[in-house]
Amino acid sequence: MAEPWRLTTTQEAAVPDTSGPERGSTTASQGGRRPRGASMADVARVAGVSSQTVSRVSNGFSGVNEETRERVLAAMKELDYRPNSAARALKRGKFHTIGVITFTLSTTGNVRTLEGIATAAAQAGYAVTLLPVAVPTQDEVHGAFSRLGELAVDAVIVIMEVHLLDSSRLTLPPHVQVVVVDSDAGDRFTVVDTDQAGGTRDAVRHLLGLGHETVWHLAGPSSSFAAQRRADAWRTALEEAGRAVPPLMRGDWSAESGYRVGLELAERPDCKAVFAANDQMALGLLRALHERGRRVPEDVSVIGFDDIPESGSFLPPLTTVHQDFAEVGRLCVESALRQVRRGAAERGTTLVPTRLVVRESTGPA
Amino acid sequence: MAEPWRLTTTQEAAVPDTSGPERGSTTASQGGRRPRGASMADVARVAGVSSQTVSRVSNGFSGVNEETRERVLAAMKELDYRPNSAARALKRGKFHTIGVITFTLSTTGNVRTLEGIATAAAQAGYAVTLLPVAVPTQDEVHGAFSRLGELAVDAVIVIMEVHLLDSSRLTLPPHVQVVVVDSDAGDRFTVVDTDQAGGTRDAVRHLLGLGHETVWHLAGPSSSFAAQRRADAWRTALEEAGRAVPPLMRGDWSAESGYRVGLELAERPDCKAVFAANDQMALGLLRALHERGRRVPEDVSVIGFDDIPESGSFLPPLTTVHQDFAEVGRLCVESALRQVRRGAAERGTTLVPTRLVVRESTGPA
DNA sequence: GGTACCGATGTTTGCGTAAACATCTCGGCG
DNA sequence: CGCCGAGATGTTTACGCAAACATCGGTACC
Repeated sequence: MAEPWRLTTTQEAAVPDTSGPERGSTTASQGGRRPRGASMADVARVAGVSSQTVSRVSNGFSGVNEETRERVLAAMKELDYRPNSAARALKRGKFHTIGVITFTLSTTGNVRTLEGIATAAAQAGYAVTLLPVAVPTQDEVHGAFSRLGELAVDAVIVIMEVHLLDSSRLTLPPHVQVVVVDSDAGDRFTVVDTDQAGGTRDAVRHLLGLGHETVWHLAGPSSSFAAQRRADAWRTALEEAGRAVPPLMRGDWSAESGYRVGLELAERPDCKAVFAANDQMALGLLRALHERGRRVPEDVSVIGFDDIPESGSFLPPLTTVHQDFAEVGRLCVESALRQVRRGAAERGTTLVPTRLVVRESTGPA
Repeated sequence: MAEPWRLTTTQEAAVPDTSGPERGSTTASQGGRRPRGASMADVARVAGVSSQTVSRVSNGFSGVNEETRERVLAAMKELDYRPNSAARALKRGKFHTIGVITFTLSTTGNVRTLEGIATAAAQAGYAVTLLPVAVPTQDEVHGAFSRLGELAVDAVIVIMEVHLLDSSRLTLPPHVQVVVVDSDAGDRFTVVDTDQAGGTRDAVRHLLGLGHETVWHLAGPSSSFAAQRRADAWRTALEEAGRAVPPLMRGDWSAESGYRVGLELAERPDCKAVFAANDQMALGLLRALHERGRRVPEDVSVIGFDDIPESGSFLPPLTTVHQDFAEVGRLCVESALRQVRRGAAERGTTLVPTRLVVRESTGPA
């Protein structure tokens, strides 16, 4: 670390303050005027051109003499000019920002999707604004949507089951485009989601292929569309294979709930294979089975969903269904931006495939 | 769910569509003008008042006749008026938005801090904009800071070690306030952080109190300030207690790295107590110890840091140091907004205390 | 030699809002 | 009875930027 600290603010660093009282011209009116940064007009004055030329340079317009351009660039640098995004947005009618609405950042899926969205948006030169909804009540959600119109966003990506909005009459602000994750509203909006059904089918078939009679399911909360889809697909896969469908067990995504349900499952000698709807619940399940002396995978096979980074370090390492959250995020942004560009909404559902990751928590019957 | 789906866009829902095919004027997509939402002037016209009066109502100003106010409110509702945040920001010189810069959302700490920030910001009526930096290179970080000036933020919260910025000369845009997490730059910025040293001391003392001779440390990457602080505090605590300081083992925060290091530690019969710098690495460590037949806590005691939700479901449930991320986020926002209000930067460090959570992974020597 | 054209630049205008200032209407009071 | 003040409302202006349009000197071409 040779260099000393250099992070400085403009006021301290930039302008040599050549003029004395002349700055007063800018300081026009009365009292302490908010000292904003340099504007295009300031740059234009310094460079000896019109502000329009500054604009052209700022936006990389062709048709500016090379010499002039350099004079402008120099002036910009000297004044540490930064385009005012509010003025830009006002003029252009676009904010270059995408909003994301979600209940919580405590589930892996939401966070990883958000990360994917943020990355994709950044690459497209868009910013991402977070619109958290504290409690998943309709009032809260409704509030978030109402505020939407005042927010500086061109599009919104909703990471949650939209049926929570059902009974409120919402009017979306004009020209805010919508993309939804974790929902079945493909006939009304653009929906991007993981192929829940496909992943579930792979999981169930994997277990059946190992010779298990049937597969139990540790489901997520009924409020989650993803949980519902996985449960449905589990049932379907079993029925298609002509197997008995054990009673559905429900958790709430948390490891703790997986543990509680796991204690029950451990008591059932006929429970030899379990498909947990996410890795956290699988973790709790593993603990319960361990405590009750049921070995995994010798006595019971366990498979999860998500493939969180830690799942390879569970005891034993967890077989699970990998979700490509980055891809989901990327597709969300792509679709949102396409809608913004066209100024028209789209509908339809895009599914991102999953991949089965076989580790050590599943074995032959 | 009695009601059918009602989420509609304004265009579809609001206006009774008096005109016939003439609506085509609005539908003129690329060729026509951008059909923005209703403006204050539109509301004013409908309500039969001046736009200034609309502004007064919109901002909850007193001094508007009750009757007039209601006429205006009715007009707003009829036109589905939403204040234009760009125009507001331009006029007021404030965006009512806080930016958050961070490398990744794949570590618990960053995510939970972000969540705390988002929640606190929402309560204060501020939006949160995410400014992800793909790779933690100085160029990338520098780029993020440069773009900052063009972004619509009043303040920035940086969740990362600022020494990564050292050798680049950064000029922050004027009037963008800064708060830093995970750094020691308290003499230059406002810093909010977990009391790493205190938490570490508690962890080490807990193990020593159980009768262990000394405590090994599975540290995080040297690029992390938090990891550095925890390692330093670990060493100090041991020295203060007059114990031998075992060689430092380094991971990269991941469970996988904890597993790798764990395999080494398992070979050392003198390793009876380990302080892992986060819960994920502790998880990998537990797996390695289990594989090598070393029982926890009978043969080896393990303690983590963070208290992620899953840690209570590890095998065995993990003793760990709880961090109050929500509080860190809250304090960040509070400080950032105070700086924005005053229009002046502050400096100094605020530490948020930790809490030792004793579960089953630690036991007497 | 005139004119059509082109590239480089300047001027005007308006995006939607809200501060500052102007006006207008009362009721009370000397 | 006219003036004052206070509350209610209207008018002007500027925030910073960028389309749209205007200008201006030169160049190619008939």
